[in-house]
Amino acid sequence: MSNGKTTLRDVAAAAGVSPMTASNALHGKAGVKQSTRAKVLEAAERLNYRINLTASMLKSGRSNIIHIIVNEFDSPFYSRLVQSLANETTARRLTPFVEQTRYSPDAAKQALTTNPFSGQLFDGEIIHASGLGTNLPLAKMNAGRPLVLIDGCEENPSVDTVNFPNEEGARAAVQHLIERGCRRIAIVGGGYTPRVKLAHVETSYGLRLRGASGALLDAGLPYDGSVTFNGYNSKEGMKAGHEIGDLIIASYRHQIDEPPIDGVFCANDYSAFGVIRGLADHGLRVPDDVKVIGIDGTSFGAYSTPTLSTIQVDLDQLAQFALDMITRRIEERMHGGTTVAPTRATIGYQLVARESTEIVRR
Amino acid sequence: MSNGKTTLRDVAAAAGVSPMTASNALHGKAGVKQSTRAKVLEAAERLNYRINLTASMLKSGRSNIIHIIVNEFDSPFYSRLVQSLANETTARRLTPFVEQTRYSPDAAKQALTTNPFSGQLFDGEIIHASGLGTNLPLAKMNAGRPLVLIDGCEENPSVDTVNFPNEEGARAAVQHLIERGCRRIAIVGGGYTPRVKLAHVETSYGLRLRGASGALLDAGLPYDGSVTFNGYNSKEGMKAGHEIGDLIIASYRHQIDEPPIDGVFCANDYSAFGVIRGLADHGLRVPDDVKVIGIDGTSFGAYSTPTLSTIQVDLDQLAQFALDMITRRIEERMHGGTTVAPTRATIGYQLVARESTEIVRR
DNA sequence: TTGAAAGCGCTAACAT
DNA sequence: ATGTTAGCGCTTTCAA
Repeated sequence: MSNGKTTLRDVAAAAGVSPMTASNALHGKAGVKQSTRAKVLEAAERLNYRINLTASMLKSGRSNIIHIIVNEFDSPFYSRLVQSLANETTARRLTPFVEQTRYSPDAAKQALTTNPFSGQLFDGEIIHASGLGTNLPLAKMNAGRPLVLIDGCEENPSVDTVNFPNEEGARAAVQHLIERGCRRIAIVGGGYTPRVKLAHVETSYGLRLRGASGALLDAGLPYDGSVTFNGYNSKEGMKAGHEIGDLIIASYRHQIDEPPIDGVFCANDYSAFGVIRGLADHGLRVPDDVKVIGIDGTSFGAYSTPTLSTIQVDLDQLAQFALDMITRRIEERMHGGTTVAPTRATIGYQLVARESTEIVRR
Repeated sequence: MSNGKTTLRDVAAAAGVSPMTASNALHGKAGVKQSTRAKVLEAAERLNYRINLTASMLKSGRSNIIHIIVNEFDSPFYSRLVQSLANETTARRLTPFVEQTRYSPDAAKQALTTNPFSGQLFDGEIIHASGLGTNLPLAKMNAGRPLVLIDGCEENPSVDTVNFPNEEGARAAVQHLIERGCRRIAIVGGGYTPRVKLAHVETSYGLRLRGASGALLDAGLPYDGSVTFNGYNSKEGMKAGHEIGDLIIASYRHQIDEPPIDGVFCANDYSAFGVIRGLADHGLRVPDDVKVIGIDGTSFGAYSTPTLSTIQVDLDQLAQFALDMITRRIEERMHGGTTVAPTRATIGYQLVARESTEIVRR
């Protein structure tokens, strides 16, 4: 016991066995007599022994730590994502190590490459970060180490990927607005992209735009630069709400019958709250004057005023898929197995209709 | 280079120096010739060398990792807290390792005691977790390892502690309601505790209650079981909102002049959103019918409808204080210095008045 | 069923 | 300014 810390040696000595036997006993390995194991466990307990993981890792090359990389902690969406991933990681007796890139592609790249923890301390990595779109860099960056990409949106993924139901979800959201009677539907998110350019998009917003615009065109409704607005978070969403509000107020003034906008699809919930706020600043009410739907399904939408209709994505399923993939790769790696081609999965979603898209009798 | 991984040996060999010189060169230690350092760095770059942290930790006993323990990731408050702590940790060239206890005191205890990472892998720990109130266990649990407690609320802290302005903030919030004309103020949080029992409370809510009730009594307003409600999150807050709404509606029916409740102080923002939602379910409007104020200052209050008045606490300052304390303890420990008595600090706050407490002309 | 030897990759301490 | 030695605490391998 050097330096006040009990080592395996101490435990072994106290139990009257070799360090190796003590190690095996503590790890519950087969081939240790019951009585011997009992002695060892007792000694460990008595001496308050705790394994030194650095030593264990150094020798075994495994840490059971999964590196989870996201853009930031403090957003309703990411905090929920991290929660799901961390819970599922823990459930599988692995340890989650969460890191944020703060939306810097450099930081994300660094997290995977120059960061000395990566690949040495971590058994695998799960990443959801912006600016990592393209194919080649990723596979190379991780140099064959177990890696799962969240919402990579690649057509031909080079690594295991779990995608959000971007296109399907956005389509369902817009169809819902149409069913609720909307005829002039705005899209708030990353602005306008013509349909032809959406054919092979590989970004989350691009896919959402494809789904949303598809639903509009299928219903014979307009999709062009006049119905798209910028707004990816609450702050920007509020600005979009102001712009939309300006249009509506102007139409009132000119006594135009058809409202210029009567429904809004927001590329995420966070932005939707901002839009509602922005409309409220102009005295416009949701759903009375304009209906609003988001996508993501952050828990907050159930308690806001009005409560928010949204596309709820199944983040627990996402976490399960991601951990299935990563553990499979880790196993594969341990047993030097054959490398299987990258897998892809898309998680489920559910339309949750709440007050913000209710039909209001006038 | 065994197993495809470049080791320090490889770099040293390639640069034509000893491993020790290579190590010193890579770490920028003094006493290495410029030309030698250059050779080493070039070799490391070329061979794509990355230090093996497990080995380094094992030998040096330092990891530069700070363990951050919180109740959960997915709450507006905790995600913001973690963000601040993680940013500040990174800014000091340390690595944050975030863990959630999911509100289980056992998990918190385990994170500090039986978790093998603790004290072996981590240089220090910062914890904000429920169920860790009492003095003795904590100091013991961490067995002298650097530890900082967030919002421990102890009268005589046994470890370094950074507290929230619980009492002062709650007092300011209630005084604000009074200034805005409220005369029947409800407190939504953890229920009722008589004043005498609040004299030596050591919990966050207890202190908030002391501040709030103090402000009420000082103004000659009632503080008793009839003005306190349970509601610590949005869901419970919504229920409290329903209860308060019931009271108000009943008073309308009985044509009572004085409203039974005209202001609500919520023990956190999250709960405040729920209260507003609950009141809305009864057709009651904020601030028109009831004024509401929260405490914490989560960013969301700026975009909600109505925007939420709150006590904004300075989480960046909290992170600074906490890291000052922990790095001081780590240094102290390295240099075997004298153990200084536990420090305590309370962070600042700011009253942010928004729509939810605006005076409405009828 | 148990133990002895060897070494993971690095760095503190001590030479040179 | 550079190199040598030793060993952190554990586990893999092989022998008993």
